[in-house]
Amino acid sequence: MDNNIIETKTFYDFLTGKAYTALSRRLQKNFRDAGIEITSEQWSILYALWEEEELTQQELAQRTFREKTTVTRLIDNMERNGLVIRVTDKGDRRTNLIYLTKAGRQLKEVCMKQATQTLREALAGVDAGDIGVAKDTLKKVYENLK
Amino acid sequence: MDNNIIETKTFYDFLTGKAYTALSRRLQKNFRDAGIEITSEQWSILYALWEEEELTQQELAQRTFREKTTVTRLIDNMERNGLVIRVTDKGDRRTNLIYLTKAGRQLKEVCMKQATQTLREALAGVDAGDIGVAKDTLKKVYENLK
DNA sequence: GATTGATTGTTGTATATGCAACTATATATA
DNA sequence: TATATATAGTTGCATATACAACAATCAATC
Repeated sequence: MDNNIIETKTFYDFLTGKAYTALSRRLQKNFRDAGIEITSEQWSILYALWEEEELTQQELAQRTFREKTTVTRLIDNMERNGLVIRVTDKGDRRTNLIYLTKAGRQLKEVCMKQATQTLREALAGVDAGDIGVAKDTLKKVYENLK
Repeated sequence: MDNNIIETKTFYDFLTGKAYTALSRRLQKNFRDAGIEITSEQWSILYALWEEEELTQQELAQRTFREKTTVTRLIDNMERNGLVIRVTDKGDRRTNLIYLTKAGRQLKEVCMKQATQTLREALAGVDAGDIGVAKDTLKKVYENLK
């Protein structure tokens, strides 16, 4: 691999989280401006549940790449805010199945709209082909490190 | 812009922070395995100071794209751990100039080694040209949102 | 069926983050 | 000079994160 490419300032900047911090903050701002009172982290849990409901906390942890303790507390806050509910699995009483509430389910459309808008703002002026390459590279980064 | 490209799952995954979380966690693990007791967030402050010392907290906030309150507490912890010191600017007593301690300065070499190693792990198997495109795209994302 | 080991989730503790409100200091201008 | 405004940093409060230790439950196997 070419050291000169790896060792460029911009990639170290990615390592400091600048791009992701900017994206995450803009997403939360767009949610807030649209009257949606959720954090960008709660969004990632909701996003997983909109794809497939009745997941365990462990499964949510895997799909969002967060620690199970983090998921415990995210679900605590989201349950308190009426977005999801915990239901003990009758077949395996160790596990909680997480369900969306009606309110949580209804957020999907407006949240996805803001998410798409945020990506649009982030990627404004970037060539479509380059977006594809960046997307695949990020996917590979995740696959390499997960 | 092509909606089909923006609205792909992988980019929403980026929006949930999976790639960055994986990268940040691996960086911290590599630091820890190398006996370096700093967080990945403290790394970003150190990285800025290694480039240019005697920055104010405000300047550090800008360069790391963090809130000034976040920088206040990062410096609190780093000062307590003997990595940096605050010195009130004689010319403007509102501002603190942040200096590296000898310990903080000596971390540079070993930290940069781990940072480069982390990028190497993250980008293993990715075409050099694609890395360049991804790098430029992330830079553009940051420029669009900052 | 009892024991052992694995899995799921929670709690304690520490750090990081963001927003709003605040203090202290500097700068502009009336 | 006196007042108003802007800037740098801190603190209060709430949320998110990670690691270690723990409790409850399940599964394997004897």
